[in-house]
Amino acid sequence: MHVTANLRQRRKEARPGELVDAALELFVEKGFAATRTEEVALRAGVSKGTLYLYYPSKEELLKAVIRDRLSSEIKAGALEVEQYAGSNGDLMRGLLSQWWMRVFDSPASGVFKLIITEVRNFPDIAEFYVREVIEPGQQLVGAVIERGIRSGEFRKVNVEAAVQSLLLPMVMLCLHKHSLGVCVPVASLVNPRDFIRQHIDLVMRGIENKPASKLNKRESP
Amino acid sequence: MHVTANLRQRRKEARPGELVDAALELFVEKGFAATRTEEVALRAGVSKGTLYLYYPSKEELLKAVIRDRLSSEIKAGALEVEQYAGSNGDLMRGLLSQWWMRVFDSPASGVFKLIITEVRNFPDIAEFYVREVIEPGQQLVGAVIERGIRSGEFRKVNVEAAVQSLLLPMVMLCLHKHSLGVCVPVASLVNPRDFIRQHIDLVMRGIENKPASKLNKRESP
DNA sequence: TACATTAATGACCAATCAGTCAGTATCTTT
DNA sequence: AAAGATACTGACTGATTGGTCATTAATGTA
Repeated sequence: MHVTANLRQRRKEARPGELVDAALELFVEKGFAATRTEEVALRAGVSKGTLYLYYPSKEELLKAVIRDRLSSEIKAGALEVEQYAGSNGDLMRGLLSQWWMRVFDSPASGVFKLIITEVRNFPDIAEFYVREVIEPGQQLVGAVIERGIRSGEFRKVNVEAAVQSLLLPMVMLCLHKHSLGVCVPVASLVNPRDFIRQHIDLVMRGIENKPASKLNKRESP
Repeated sequence: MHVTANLRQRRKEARPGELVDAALELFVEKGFAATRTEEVALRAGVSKGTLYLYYPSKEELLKAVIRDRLSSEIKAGALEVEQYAGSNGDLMRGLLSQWWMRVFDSPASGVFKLIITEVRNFPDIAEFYVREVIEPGQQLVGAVIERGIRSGEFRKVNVEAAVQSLLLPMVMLCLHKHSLGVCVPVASLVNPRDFIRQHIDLVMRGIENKPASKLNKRESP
């Protein structure tokens, strides 16, 4: 008669991952302070007590979320870019947009919002985030631009500024996805996939050192 | 003996503004949920009871903050841009950067963070924000680009995408100012003032339709 | 089957906080 | 100066929630 299918399972290995997944979702959705620990536990399919078996406090859970769900994506992207052989312009246009869309589509995209909303309340997250995410990301894109400048493919632009110009709108897109994006239907914002391609193309045109003869080569047959 | 200088003043007119100022500061600093109403009242120099005399709930206070502290800035900027007479490229480079720095330096810059962090919890803020801030802002910049395209000064770019490419990094700068920016000393980020100029210049180079003869006119004497 | 180990539970506690309201101080009017 | 009106106060309350721990049940072992 009972359909109580195997409640109270013991799955020591799976719990931390499931708790962090649930916490990421809820923290991004409602904010850290407005999320109750019991809610996190419930969504992870355990009781509140179990959460505290794996993480000593709500704050430590937050830090675990940020640590676990971003480094992997960053490192994977870094590897791809390093191994690419081709023109620096194509590298940016193709690989960067592709890699970013993967981040955008993954739950990791929520971590950006989490950082914006919570660093001020937990400042020791900042150091980790800068070292693990900002620095590598800027380093990576900056290196490609510098290579392009040395080869004469790019103009002598301010590298740091150009990196920001390229990346900030993408980060902003991730933030939008988890805030206004869920409230406003289409929100007078173009399709992220299209926008990213067009944005990179636009900025790259500002960076590239096109001789007059090659201008408009994409438009004319 | 008592130095109790005039406690318990009656200033019916000044209170709402002071409460909204204090609330903006604290909501941006700690987040809406993590801010106690008594703290807001204290920073505004009144008691908690007084706060509830002017705003029926914490949520209504939040909405008042967002309504009051942004529309004014947007409208002022819109007016300035409309009255400008000159090349569209110069308009963007000069006026846009100048106007944005004013927003960046004002407390209104915090509203962007507030939106990102709180729209999902209070969805009816979204409609207001889109109508009052996003739409006018995009309209404004988009109109300038379209004017430039018609006059032949600009390439036939995708207008919506170009607008995003121009504005998103600036919004991102405001977010940064109120989150990571207060934790990390210089944060491997260039001076906002310089960056905004360089960013606009970079993107405008991607938009503008420079004939070969005029390329690099800025660099060569 | 009996026993040991430990993952998981949920009732419970102490602390926090949004919102209230009876009372107080200030201003205005006469 | 007295009375009326009202801006302001802060102690209080009911509800919420982070964190604890004694108890329970699943698993392994002999």
